[in-house]
Amino acid sequence: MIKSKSTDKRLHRTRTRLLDAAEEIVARDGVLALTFDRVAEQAGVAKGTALYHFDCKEALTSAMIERFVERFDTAWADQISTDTEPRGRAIRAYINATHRGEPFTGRHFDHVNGAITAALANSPERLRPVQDQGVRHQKAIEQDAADPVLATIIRMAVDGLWFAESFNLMRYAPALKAAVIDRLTGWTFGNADPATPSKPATKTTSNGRSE
Amino acid sequence: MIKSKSTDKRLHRTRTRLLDAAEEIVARDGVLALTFDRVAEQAGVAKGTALYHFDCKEALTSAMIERFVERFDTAWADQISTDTEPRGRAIRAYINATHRGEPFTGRHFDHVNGAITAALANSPERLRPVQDQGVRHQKAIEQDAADPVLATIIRMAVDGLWFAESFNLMRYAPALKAAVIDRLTGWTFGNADPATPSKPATKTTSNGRSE
DNA sequence: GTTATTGTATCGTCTGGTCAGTATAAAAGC
DNA sequence: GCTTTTATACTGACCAGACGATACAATAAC
Repeated sequence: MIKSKSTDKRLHRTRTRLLDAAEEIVARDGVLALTFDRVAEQAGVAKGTALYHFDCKEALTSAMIERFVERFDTAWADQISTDTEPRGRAIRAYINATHRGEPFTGRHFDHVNGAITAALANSPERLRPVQDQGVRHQKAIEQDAADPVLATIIRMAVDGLWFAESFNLMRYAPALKAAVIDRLTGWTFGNADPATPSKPATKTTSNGRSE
Repeated sequence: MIKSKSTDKRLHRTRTRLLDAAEEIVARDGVLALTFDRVAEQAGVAKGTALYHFDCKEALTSAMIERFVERFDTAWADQISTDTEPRGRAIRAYINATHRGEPFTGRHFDHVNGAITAALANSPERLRPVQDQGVRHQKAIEQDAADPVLATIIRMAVDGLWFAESFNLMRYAPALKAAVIDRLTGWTFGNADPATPSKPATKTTSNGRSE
């Protein structure tokens, strides 16, 4: 009758393992390999179990998307809360959440976008939460930025880098990538000249030119 | 033995129609709907014909990718050839090819990324030409830019905007989008201050602030 | 006559989804 | 404290349909 704590925990554990498995499969074998059979196998449970947790495939991809959105929101909020400089805090949080914090840059990097890929292929309508999140963040970014257009450009660059690497469409030299992140971060502090960054956090591939 | 010109033309026409059909299907119904049956139906030919042109599914997606790469290269070269200002020509061509020229912005906008989506889902290895193209363009962009880091940021922003809209992950207000493109374009001419654009090509949602 | 195309029939496999049933642990009865 | 009951997580076999691919005889276009 009443759900016991231990069963509840087991349920949650299995569910998590299924979602992890789904991400892993998409990242490793591509979206077409995302079948209940394989997810179950990867998670070490029976196929029936996978379908017990997720009624249909749409439910699975939907859950993947929800977890993705949650994670990014958490990473973003974490960045906001540890930033003492109010100016450009939102866009800076966006940079850091995407390119510095776990789990978006670490070992799970490849996994993260599995959710988006899965939804993109199986049920594009389920991308809605991602779209809403995008609008939400954009609003925050524009609001606390001194220059909304510049802040938006920063956001787009962050996205572009992330998409390119995440979907394996482009790879940038690590040094260049670091220089880009530094430059973008500098801008959020009001260092307005893109050609001559003043206080890079790391080392910049500086060629202090000007015209 | 010798292939007549007209048969060759017919062959090419059918092939083109098949590729168009494939893109259309991915854009309209999603990658999962990309089957030989449907491609043939959409192209108005028999299924056997589709398989006559493309031995297997991988061959189809591969051909889609090749056409995508070709098109973007052409658009890029077109932009380069009509640009009289040498400074920052490559990155400017990248901006324009992606966000101003056909077929990347017009009626076929949704179709274009069908190729990438299809490859992403069916055979990620076949994305190789796209990766190579990315590296090639990046090299050109860095070479003719006064500030490679800034040029790279511009490229990433262009990518980010394109991906976001193309995959339906984010939608920006048209005015903001125009302002972004203008600002980025201004930078390519050496207008180095991101906060105070001097000569926008179109109208900017100017809030001429500064700090 | 050569090549592109059609149409259909067929194959083996995989897929999402159903279902009847099992295992397990908490709860209730006594 | 022991058994009985109940709720629930989980299983594995199964189905109908769709898929990629093959084969091939007939036809159309050039």
